Amino acid sequence: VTNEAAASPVSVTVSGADITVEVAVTLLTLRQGRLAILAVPPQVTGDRFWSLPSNSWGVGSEDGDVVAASVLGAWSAAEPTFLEQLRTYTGAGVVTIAYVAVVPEETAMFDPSRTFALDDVVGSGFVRPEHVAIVDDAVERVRSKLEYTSVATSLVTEPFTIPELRRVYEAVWGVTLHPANFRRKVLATEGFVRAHASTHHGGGDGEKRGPDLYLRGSAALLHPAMMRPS
Amino acid sequence: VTNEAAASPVSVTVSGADITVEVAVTLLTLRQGRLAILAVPPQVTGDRFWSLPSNSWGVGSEDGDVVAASVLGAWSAAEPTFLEQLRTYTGAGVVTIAYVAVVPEETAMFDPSRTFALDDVVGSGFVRPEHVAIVDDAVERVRSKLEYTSVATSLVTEPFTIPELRRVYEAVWGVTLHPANFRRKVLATEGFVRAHASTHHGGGDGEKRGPDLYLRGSAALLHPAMMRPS
DNA sequence: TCAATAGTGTCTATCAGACATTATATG
DNA sequence: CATATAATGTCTGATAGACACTATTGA
Repeated sequence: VTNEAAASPVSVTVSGADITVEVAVTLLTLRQGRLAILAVPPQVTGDRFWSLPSNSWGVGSEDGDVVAASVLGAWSAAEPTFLEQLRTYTGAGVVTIAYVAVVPEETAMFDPSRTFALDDVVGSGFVRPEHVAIVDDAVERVRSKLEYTSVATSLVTEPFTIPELRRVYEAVWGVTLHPANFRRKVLATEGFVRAHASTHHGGGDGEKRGPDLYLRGSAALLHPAMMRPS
Repeated sequence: VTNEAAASPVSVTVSGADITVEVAVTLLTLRQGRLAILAVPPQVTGDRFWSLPSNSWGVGSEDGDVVAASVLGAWSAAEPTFLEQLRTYTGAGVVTIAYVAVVPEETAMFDPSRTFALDDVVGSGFVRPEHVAIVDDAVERVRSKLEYTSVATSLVTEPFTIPELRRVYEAVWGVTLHPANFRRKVLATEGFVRAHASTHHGGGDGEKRGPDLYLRGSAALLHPAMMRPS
């Protein structure tokens, strides 16, 4: 269905110009309750900085989402529970299409030694400067998405408890939330979470008891939204 | 401050591959109270569709925002009151970095004959198919931004009345709003609008009277947000 | 048994939607 | 003068934040 003629822009095509198009992915997760990021060591790139996983736009590349997924697959064994385009960053001769991805807490990633707490790498001269700006935007995107989407459930492993979900919000937003109010709002939001079958409170089985367990709900968007504290 | 070494990605650079990078801009405005868009006629492109104003990423291009602004300048005399990157669309051999721009209602644009009511062009086979998807996303972006930012004031000419501002919301969202409640919320939102000097209600001058006049406020983000009706 | 955390319920301030009333402009 | 629209005020239901209280778990 792709039309060659239709693919040409209004302007004259400057083909073969010295432009590099690359796809970079910010993979966020939780590590010991802290927001963490996957980075590629300097040795791999020959650079003096750690970098975001990335790959250049090859001749056969057609879909940015597919490239992003393959970049992820090359650096992490974990299937992301969330992946979307962030925005595109431009510089002299380089166009970087950035993506954000999220995997649940404590999922085995490709190499734990390449996973760092965000606070330790940001502003530490550790990560490549251009990538720091991308990471900042990626984190802000996820912070914002926690408000009106159910991404938070992409950061916990199923089944999970309400307090576990609350700690996701607290870690990503960097705040503390009132447990009681948080619980009330989550359960009042249609499709956010659903009760796990073997939830307790009357379950007479001999299994170990504990907080109520939940699974991810079917809603992508939250009504009402979970707003950040002022 | 740009570092050539730092600009190379983790991967091998495929330079000179047959990739076209273009910047396309969706310029939205209001025309006779309806959401309208600037399009470039088929004759200019040699295509059989109308297109979004766009330009390819030249050798000297460094900043996408600058390219977007120059694309706009080539097709419209109006200075946009709002311009931001939307997202990047990828296809076989083409990478399109899309932007959204907004100019106030009734501003003289480069050529009114190239400005169309959105409802007339979308899904009419009039505009290039790939660009229809971009326009849809651009409109949704603006619809969403009306909720939590003050973009709406970028769509009216100063000074404006509260009902004029309300009609912006009604046109972009495609709904009707309660005048009384709308007014109360706008005026209760800090920094959204500010009173125009020669507002009436006691102004004893002999000038023609009318609804209260306002100017754009200083706030970019709205607290509280103006939520869309369910 | 004590401390920490999970879960439930209540109170209050705030905000959104609906509606009533008065003022102003235009035919 | 009559109608449409602007502006102001009031009422009610829903929601967020604060807090009190009980239940459960584990040291």
